[in-house]
Amino acid sequence: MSKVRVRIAPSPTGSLHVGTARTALFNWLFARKEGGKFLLRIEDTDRERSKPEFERDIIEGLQWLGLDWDEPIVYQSQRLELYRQEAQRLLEMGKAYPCFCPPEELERRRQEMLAKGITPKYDRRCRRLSPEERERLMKEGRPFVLRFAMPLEGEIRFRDIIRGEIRFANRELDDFIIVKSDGFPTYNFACVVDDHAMGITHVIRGEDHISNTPRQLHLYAALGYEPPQFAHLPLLLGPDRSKLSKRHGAVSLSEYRRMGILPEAMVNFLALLGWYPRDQREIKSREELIAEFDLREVKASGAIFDLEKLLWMNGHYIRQKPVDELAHFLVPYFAEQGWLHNPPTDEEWRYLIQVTPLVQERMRTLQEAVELAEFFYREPESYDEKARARLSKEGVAELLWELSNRLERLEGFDGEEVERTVRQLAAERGIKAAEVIHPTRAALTGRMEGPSLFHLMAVLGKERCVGRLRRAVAWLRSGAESAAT
RNA sequence: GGCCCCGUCGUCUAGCCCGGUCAGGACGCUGGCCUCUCAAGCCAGAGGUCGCGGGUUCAAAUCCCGCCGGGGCCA
Repeated sequence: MSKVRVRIAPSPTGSLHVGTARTALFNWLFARKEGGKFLLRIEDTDRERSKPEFERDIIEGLQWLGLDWDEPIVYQSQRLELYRQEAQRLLEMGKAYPCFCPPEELERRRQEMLAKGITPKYDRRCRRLSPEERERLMKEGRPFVLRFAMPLEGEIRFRDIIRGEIRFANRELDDFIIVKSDGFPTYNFACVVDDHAMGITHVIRGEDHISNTPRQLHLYAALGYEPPQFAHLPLLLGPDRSKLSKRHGAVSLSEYRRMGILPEAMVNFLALLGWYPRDQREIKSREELIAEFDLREVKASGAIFDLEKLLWMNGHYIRQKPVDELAHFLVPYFAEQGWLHNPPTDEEWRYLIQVTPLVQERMRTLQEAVELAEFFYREPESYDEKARARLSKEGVAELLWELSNRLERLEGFDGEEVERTVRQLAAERGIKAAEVIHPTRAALTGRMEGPSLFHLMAVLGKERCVGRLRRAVAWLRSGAESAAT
């Protein structure tokens, strides 16, 4: 029985793209579903562009999503000898040949073909070199690349798990380079050698690789490898339906992580980009996703990355969180504002655990909690437009002044007691409770919307409430009423 | 330009293989309920010539042909 082995093979030339994360997720889901292995290979053969910080970002991103790999990470930069051997084999079999054409010369010929209106392709002139000429040029020490000797006729076809049969005429494929002049393998070549060496059974990757597949298939055949199965995932698109890229906004997984997207929300959301559960229930745990995922059900058309839906889903998972767990997640965000230490002191933690439930049902990202909770940590520096308008109404200053006095005299300061005080004041004045509640909220938070007033007052405590009310009164009496209207 | 892939509400999609439920669900949007506001939650609603044209058929989103549009890769 052949056990499934899949892999994700990112290049550390940039931070982990959400598209790559989605590809990783589908590979991982498939492996877990089939009881196979999920592997990680770092394609770091591009010396200049590969950076350790990108590698770290990729590894951390995958770990954050919970996409664990089953064997040690494979680094292409450590397998140069293997590529060299396999290239040598192809050379000896006559399935690859050295090409001495200088890059400038190639470019010149390309321009020429372009000018003539023909598809630019390598003219294979070095393929026709006699053994003696090759020998001579080698001896001269002329730099060369290794090219694959593509069959001149026929066609290559393969069965894509998602798209069905795909075929390419060999004459459309040219003698692509497999080893660069510096001795480094090209993407297609290293990829095939590694996938074979790693025993990869299913190559699940982005649709943008479809045109690489016929070349790779020829390589498999030439090297005598058994080819894997292929599944080309639909691309992740921006709002304009072009491939999702930087100009569309955030594309790095780490950016979403920083704005406070939860990993379970990201996993759930990403899983729904190109695949859909049979029962049409979209909220799925990791275990459910594994159990229900089926590669054959993946759609073939591209999917726009809809941030609004991600935010909704994230909000859903946030509301699902136990308060103390969510509070833990908020610590770094609040610490960044200087509101508490990281880790928080006991007192800070007790306060945080009271604040958290009051922002929980309103936040869609962890970052949003900062704005929502600000008034719990800082006295509002100003009142927003609506709050100012509400405060400036007739009699508000006197009303708030009276409320502050009554609150000050309170023994305790829990939600019920505060509520009783507010409602009683309203009753005595013959006005609706809302007539007291709204300006009070404005004075305490600087806004007209937010958590239940009595709850937030209980959390703020007597001192802060009384102080803020009185400062609002002072502000009103100093002539703000006329200034505001 | 060449090759390849794709095309169902604004978006993610179910249905297409095995023609025949008012083309279903979700996000978003609108309204209502709840209510001290916002949010959440619950309920309701609007939104789709199934890319277009033709053919097959009693019947086509679904099968066949052509076209158009979008995208990807190579340049």
